[in-house]
Amino acid sequence: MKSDRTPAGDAFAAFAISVLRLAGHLQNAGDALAKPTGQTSARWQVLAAADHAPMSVADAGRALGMTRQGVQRIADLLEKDGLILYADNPAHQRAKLMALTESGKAALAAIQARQAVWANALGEILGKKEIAEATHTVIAALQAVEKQSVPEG
Amino acid sequence: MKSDRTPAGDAFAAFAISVLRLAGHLQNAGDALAKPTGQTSARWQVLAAADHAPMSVADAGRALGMTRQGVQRIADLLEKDGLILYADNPAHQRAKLMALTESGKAALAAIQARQAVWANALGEILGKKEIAEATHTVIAALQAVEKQSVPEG
DNA sequence: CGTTAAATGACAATATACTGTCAAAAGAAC
DNA sequence: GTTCTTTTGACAGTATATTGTCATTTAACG
Repeated sequence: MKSDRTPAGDAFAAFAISVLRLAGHLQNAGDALAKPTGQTSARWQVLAAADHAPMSVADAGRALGMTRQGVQRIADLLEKDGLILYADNPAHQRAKLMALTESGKAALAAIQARQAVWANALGEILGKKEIAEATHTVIAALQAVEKQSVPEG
Repeated sequence: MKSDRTPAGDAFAAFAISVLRLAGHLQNAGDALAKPTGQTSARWQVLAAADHAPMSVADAGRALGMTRQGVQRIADLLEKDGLILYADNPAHQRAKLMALTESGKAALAAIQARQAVWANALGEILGKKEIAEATHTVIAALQAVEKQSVPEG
């Protein structure tokens, strides 16, 4: 059976497929950027969140779109490796605040330096203007997909 | 430490983040589209690949960018549910060809019909022209990321 | 042919992620 | 202040994905 998609629907379907494929490659690239420091994309994300501001595990989960449990698992690994520590939270007895250690800051800086080289090269290739326009559409799609509920079964 | 990114590098970094976020939402939407049929995005992908042309598990893995083991696991589930069957392969004794059963074709058609409604609505909202332009950049990024090796550790 | 290399499916082990549940702690309502 | 709801971290169970290994089969080479 053929699907009865409109031209715009066809265009969006092709767009979605290409976005999913690109995301896979970006994920791999992120892991590769983090790997020399012994980290992964997920650990890098948590490090960056904790560096931006000390926050609880649950806070980071919300900020990163991850489950609390997933962030907790990553954070425990980071603590074991001495990259973060759990600082007392004056506003909450149980919800300790994640904070980067010097070692954690160094690891994050090393990853970010490598990411800068990588992003600069790709930005040069693709062109700032085209990237900005595509980003605009991607964000519009993000908001539309969030709003648009899937047709009921 | 601040990263020393160029304006184009900044633009690409923001682009990458938005693409990753959109991909997460698209993945969820795909699961939601497939769920009423008792399927998932991964099972839908394998069904669609087998519908496009009878192929072995390893072929589907390559086509979908999945590991053969992952596809094998999904395919075994699909066979158990009667959506596909393993047909003899005249060119290879062990590598059976996946083929959709009538039940599998019906499930795929149901998912595709729901996907069409969803894609048409989003295509309408975002506009065919903008989607096409963004897709062009996404594909260019795809090729660039594939070529661009990550800076060595 | 005969030998070697590559591909394939099966299987196991591990890593990762998500869901659900629970008790402790904090906040809200009254 | 007391009660009820929400949040948070911990834990278990399950599902999924990846990696590695193995025997069998196919293809490539001479």
